Amino acid sequence: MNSSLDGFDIKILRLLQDNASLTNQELGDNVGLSASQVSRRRQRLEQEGVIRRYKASLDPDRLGLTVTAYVGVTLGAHSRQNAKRFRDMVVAMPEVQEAHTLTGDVDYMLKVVVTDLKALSRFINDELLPHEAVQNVRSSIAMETLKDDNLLPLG
Amino acid sequence: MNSSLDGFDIKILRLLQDNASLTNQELGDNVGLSASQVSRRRQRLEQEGVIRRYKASLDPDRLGLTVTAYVGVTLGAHSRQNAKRFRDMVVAMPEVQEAHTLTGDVDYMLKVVVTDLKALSRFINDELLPHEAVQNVRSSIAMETLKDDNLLPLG
DNA sequence: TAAGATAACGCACAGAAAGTGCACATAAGT
DNA sequence: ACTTATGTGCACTTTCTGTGCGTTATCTTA
Repeated sequence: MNSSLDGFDIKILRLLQDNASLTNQELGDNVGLSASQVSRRRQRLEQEGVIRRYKASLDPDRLGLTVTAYVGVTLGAHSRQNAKRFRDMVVAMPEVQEAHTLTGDVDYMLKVVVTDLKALSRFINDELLPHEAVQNVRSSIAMETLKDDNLLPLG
Repeated sequence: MNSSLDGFDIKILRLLQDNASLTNQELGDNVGLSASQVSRRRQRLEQEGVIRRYKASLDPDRLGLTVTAYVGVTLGAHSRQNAKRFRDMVVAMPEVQEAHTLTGDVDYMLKVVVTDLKALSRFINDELLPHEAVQNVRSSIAMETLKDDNLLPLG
């Protein structure tokens, strides 16, 4: 059923998450397989959900998005309703690229991308803090991005 | 030269970063343009660097990568050599998906993905802490991922 | 080990998508 | 109003994808 991945699959995945523009022929040349076989393996990987989707990776700077920040949020009363509503709100916010619940004293970690510091300030003060569930917000601004590729370690 | 983006471009980018499998025809239908025009606009956006690449987005769980953590690193002596070497090391580490320098007391923020807690412990204790530049490491484990799509807010 | 079954493979072909030349339209500048 | 730039759709060529099919390899069981 959910057959585990062999070496070919791993190699194909590694290449594809780095560059999904590669043709099946190019992938095949790299891993030692024919284009048709690569096609079949890709179909299988997509159907099994190993490959979730294909995305275009855009350059934030060229889109005027100059500020990335990590925002830690601590909720006050840990009532279920409030937490649920907070999560729904956060997930729906376009500025939020990533959102996780954490272990430890901080409840949520958000990765936020906005046009400038003013927008970050507005985001925190006008959108986050007014929510009744939020007790405390601590943000850290990313000065320099060293790596942002979000490639998973395979093999 | 670097012509700014019009409404068509924005719409195309928005669709593509969410689903790069859409054909030019489908994109055109969505934004009200012919396939050939979408093709030309995409070429331009790729050449200008607005679109950096296309990537396959994989499911970490199905690859046995169950633990995501945010790791804050504080360096000791702020010597340039050490900082440079630390950065090079971090960028080369496959477990590190994202790496930023921060404002404030913590110098670096890393997003790390590994197979399990044991691997996280090993990563921190055997790879990060032994580096001579590192003074302190504080990690926070992501329990639940609410959002992880890394889509930029456009328009 | 031999025989049959199952899975994986490459090749060839058909359908689909991408990208370019070209003629027309629309907007901008002189 | 005329000229130039840029943008557009259509038609066509090239490239890519995906499937049918016969063959090879691997696994199972007697």
